[in-house]
Amino acid sequence: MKTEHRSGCPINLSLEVFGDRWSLIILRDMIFGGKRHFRELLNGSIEGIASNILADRLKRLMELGMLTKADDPSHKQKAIYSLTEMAITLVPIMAHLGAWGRVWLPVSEELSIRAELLEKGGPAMWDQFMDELRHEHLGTPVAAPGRPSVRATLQAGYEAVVARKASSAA
Amino acid sequence: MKTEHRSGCPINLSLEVFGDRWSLIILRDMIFGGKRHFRELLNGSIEGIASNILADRLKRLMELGMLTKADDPSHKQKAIYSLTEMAITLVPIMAHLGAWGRVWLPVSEELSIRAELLEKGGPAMWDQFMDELRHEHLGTPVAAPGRPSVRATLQAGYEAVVARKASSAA
DNA sequence: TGCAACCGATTGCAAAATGCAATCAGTTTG
DNA sequence: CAAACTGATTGCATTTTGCAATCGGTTGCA
Repeated sequence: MKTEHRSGCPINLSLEVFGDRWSLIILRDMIFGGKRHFRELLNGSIEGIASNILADRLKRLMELGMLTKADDPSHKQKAIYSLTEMAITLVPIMAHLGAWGRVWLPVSEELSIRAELLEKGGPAMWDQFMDELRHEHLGTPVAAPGRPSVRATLQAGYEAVVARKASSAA
Repeated sequence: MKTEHRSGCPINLSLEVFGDRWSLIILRDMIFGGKRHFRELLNGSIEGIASNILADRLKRLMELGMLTKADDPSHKQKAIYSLTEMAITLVPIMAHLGAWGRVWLPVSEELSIRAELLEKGGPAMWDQFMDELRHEHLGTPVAAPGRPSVRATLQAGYEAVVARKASSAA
């Protein structure tokens, strides 16, 4: 584990963790896309990450304590990557980042609907989402079962936009 | 202006803007340190940015619409860099980033006291800070004059920590 | 008037990171 | 038994970064 830091400033240290073009993309796909396996992340990435970079970043994120890796009982070669609490608490940052990007950058409608819903849901929705992620990745019990999951809500919003755009194009 | 993007996802586009090791550091020094000149950013940076990287990032941030540049009337060669509204609205993201870093990373006490105060101040303090930045960089009138400025409050907190550590070391 | 300090950069160069395609050995499926 | 799939690894060209030296011009001071 590298302990050489440019400074002890929290913003600087945060940048040393995910101040690159891929780390947050991988975490985004795990958090919002529910991706857990190498191939899912590799082939599912709309930005087209290369396999060597993905391998390097997964390793790095594990060393940093953001991810853990476990064997998949269904396949001797398969590895399941899990978010740690450290990574799960990035949800509010992701939400703010998405909200900021939606205002200032040329986002596409179908890829920003999730950010819009997450922004409108506010901290209550973020907390529920983090709770679901803890259940999914850390095995903790769900606090309030029965509600539709945040990921499913976001996904439904995405699919509604895609369907609307497909029908209006036809 | 480059218009080639990896995807229209808001998080991805945000990363394309400041997903590197220096852009947010420069903006941090302008926002929290009040730096406006090249040399201030170059020599004041605790992380030690190189002059060619600083020049490159300032240019890039201007092309992206995060900064503007103006002549300093006091010196024919001097340039004043100003934050745009796009950059000023990063304040909540900076606050969250600082809060996250304080929890999970080996921050130093004197460099994280600002993040702590900003976190405790909450959205009300962030709004006041953004208002002050708009006044400082965009020339808008201050909404509620007379209050101690957020930057001064954060700076006072920093200096109190430094003074306390100096006296306890003696 | 001369000269040092300062202004925002620029240049050259080595090292590191990135991007891409091909490939690996083992596992599972059909 | 072959094809598809598993998490990677390798080689290589390109790009980015980091560092030190330097640039031409401006300013303040003796």
